[in-house]
Amino acid sequence: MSAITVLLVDDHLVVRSGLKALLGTQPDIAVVAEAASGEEALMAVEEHSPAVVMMDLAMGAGMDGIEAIKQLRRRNGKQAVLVFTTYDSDADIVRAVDAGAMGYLLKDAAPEEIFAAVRGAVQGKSVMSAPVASRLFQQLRNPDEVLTPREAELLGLLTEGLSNRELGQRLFISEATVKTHLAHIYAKLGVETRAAAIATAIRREGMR
Amino acid sequence: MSAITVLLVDDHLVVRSGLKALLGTQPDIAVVAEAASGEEALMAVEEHSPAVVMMDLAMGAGMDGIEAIKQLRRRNGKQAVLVFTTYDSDADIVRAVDAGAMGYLLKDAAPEEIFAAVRGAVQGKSVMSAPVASRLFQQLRNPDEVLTPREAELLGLLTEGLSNRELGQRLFISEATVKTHLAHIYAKLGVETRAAAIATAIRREGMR
DNA sequence: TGCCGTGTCAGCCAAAAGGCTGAGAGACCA
DNA sequence: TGGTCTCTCAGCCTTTTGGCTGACACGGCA
Repeated sequence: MSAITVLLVDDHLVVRSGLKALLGTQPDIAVVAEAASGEEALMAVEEHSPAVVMMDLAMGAGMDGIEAIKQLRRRNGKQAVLVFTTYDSDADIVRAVDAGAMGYLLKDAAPEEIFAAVRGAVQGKSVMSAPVASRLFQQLRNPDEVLTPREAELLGLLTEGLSNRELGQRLFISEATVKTHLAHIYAKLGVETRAAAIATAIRREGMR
Repeated sequence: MSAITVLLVDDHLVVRSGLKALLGTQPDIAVVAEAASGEEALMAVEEHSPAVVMMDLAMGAGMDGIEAIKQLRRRNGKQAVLVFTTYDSDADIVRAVDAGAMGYLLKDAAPEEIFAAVRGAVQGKSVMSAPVASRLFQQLRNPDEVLTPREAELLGLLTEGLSNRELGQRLFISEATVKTHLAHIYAKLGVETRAAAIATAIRREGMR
């Protein structure tokens, strides 16, 4: 049986290099191409038709990973896309799965985990790192923690550093209402102060 | 002449692996040890006495890179420490240099740049990636806006959503001192509230 | 029809944050 | 030696934020 062909997509050379070295130890896995951006990735897929694409989400300039995955799906590619990234933000996970990713690995994953993910991907199995799975699970169990549209809107403005008064003016509501929304947001995010809410929103929810 | 001995410190196995593969192509550079945390790094230095330590700043759990560098300096180690990280945040750069780092490389640096940095480090030369240098240059022109190491440290904790009291406890200083630092930070960042400072820090300063 | 989620608002109180002034200790440097 | 920078701390006052309770309107849905 021939080896599983893999395309690596990451804007950091060291990461590609490391992944290549790791995967190279497995006889049934062969890295056939590398790309440093979403655009390059699309071209590389055309040229090499890899069975698996390992894709970082944050790519310095140009097309990001999510967009690249969408483009691949749009072209009816048969590649299984594995997200391989540093952060497990809720927003990123949802967006990646939505775009058509087969799995979601974190960069601190153990080698065995990575190998298993590649092998699983070609068989149509979804594999994800434990922290990622736990986040998804968490969301399924606690739909109460989902922000309403209005709350999300307010949280977005919050991350710009506005005061309650400014938030009220911007949204044409009273300061009292702003406070009510904030209290709900804090509860859902599991924080107690606006500072923590902002930190959580920008980091975990991917609002930047 | 014997090869330059290097210790790699990064919590991501792929990054260590990639760096090792890259450096392995150079006959005059030898990776003699690896560590996945600040604590491990200190032990590895004891054991292997490398000439150069390549250190990531953000290490999942435990001691972070800055603290590890400080500890190394405190022990009178002769290792040249090169920071090798993803982000070029002003605060991190200031703190790393202050802690005693010899150079500051970004993970998307070209291989030649990395090799040159390692070779330069053992000769006492400072090497840094272009974006990093440009930031420092920018700061030299506006010295009034440069955060002091202590301020940068405080700002880092601020972005985690801590209250003034918690900041004081964490840094072993009074709440009054925390407020003084914050006032200075706000002035330097050009903001008026803690919320705006966090937003600015995470977005502009790349702190996450 | 009545319940529920969402969005709106008020008042009251305690806690936290921010603005201001002043000041001492230690390091560094001209 | 004197000036400057950094870090430390205090007190006082105002503003902002957060916690709590209660309330009303609207739309969807059982």
